[in-house]
Amino acid sequence: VRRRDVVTGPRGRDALLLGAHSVRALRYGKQLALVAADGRAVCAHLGMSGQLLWRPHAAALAQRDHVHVQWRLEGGEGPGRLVFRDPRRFGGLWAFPSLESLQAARWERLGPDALTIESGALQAGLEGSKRAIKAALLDQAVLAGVGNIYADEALFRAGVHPMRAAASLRTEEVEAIARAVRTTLAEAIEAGGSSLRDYRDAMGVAGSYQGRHAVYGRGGLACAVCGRGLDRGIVAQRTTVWCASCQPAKGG
DNA sequence: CACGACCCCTGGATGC
DNA sequence: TGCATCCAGGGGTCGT
Repeated sequence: VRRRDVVTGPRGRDALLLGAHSVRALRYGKQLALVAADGRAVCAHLGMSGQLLWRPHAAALAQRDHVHVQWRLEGGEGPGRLVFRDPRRFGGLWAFPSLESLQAARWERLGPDALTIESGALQAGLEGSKRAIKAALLDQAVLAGVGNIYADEALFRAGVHPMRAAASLRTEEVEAIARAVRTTLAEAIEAGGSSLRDYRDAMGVAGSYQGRHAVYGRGGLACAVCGRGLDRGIVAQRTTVWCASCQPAKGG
């Protein structure tokens, strides 16, 4: 551990899975859990610029390059290091004695997972909410796993304007959003994710879905469906791009 | 209670 | 070339 402040939880020698003989990984929303066979668990969140990288032993990263935590590993992939680096430090690691305590502390208040979201569950999360549908989609307590890129992409695919009030959406529109979230994320994962700058998979490979974004990052450019210039604004303090004709403000 | 504003941090792009 | 400014994938906290 190079930077203690990126790690939350017990400070003991065995807190971060030291000495574990096997580790499995699971995910909920944007968060990862590494769970040792003896029960110890570490939660990881990459934030905006975080990376979890596998480095073969010979190619250890330079000391300074925002590498905050490294695990030396032996076995399956051969000797090497699992590295957590995060220039902006919006991400982090959280250590727990068990998966159950990790889930209770960090996952219990999250909404349903976005990869498998069903319209009924989404509808329930939107009930009575006057805020913009995009703000609701970004709220991890409503839906776990969607961020600024995929909120815009899914709303475009669903044909729903990002500023529509969440509770004002018709059943068919909520169904369309749930479907759009699932298919957009499935396609993005298939493409290895969106690498705008920092994101890499564990082997250091960039994703390619950024090349297929319909609206994110394309404000002012032509809508690929109708040709109209894409609008750009701020919703929930985040840059938001939409097509005013494919995503009508009044709902259609 | 639900929501928006603000803040955390580094670095790349842009403009002067 | 150098400096200032703006912006970025997230989310916790605080005030309204």
